[in-house]
Amino acid sequence: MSISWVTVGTPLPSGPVRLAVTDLGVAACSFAGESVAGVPGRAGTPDCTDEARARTVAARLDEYFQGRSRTFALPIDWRFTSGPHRVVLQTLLAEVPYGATITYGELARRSGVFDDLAGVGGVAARAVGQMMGANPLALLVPCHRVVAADGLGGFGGGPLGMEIKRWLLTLEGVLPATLDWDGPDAAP
DNA sequence: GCTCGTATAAAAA
DNA sequence: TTTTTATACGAGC
Repeated sequence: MSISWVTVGTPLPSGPVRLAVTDLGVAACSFAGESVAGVPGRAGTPDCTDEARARTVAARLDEYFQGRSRTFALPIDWRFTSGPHRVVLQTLLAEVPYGATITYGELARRSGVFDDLAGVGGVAARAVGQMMGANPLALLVPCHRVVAADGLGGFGGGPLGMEIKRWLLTLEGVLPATLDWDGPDAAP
């Protein structure tokens, strides 16, 4: 088993993304060329040696970013998630389709992982937010569709992360396009 | 190991 | 409307 890193150009404000691809599917994703915590192989790792696999991943992402595809249709390697974390991510993937959003609290409830805490205010919501932030599968699992109860919520990666989230939500039609929104055709 | 900072939400003032 | 308070998890020391 080996991990291959594939760099895929995107119209995102962050530029290209790097994805970790294994025999089982896509295992991780990083935005600004940064490494993903807990995932072997850093940003300096040579790119994928399996060109066929790399092409497939790149093509799928491209279709999504161009708006031609509503899903990535890529297998996901869940090895870097575990326990409740994995359950929440899989719930999100299963329950939230393209163009829809869910709040942190609602996702927590549906995942069933935080049943014991369900009645206690936003406790579970924070845990979910934390999991999203630690999620190595950003993009593959639609973390950007998870929003706060009264607004957009946040996103990892600082200000740049917010740009990415806003961009993705606009792409999916969740947010109205803004004047500075250039659409998928902008950028390299 | 221990401490600190979060991508929240709801109740109270 | 603003403030306060619970929770789990990962990173850093």
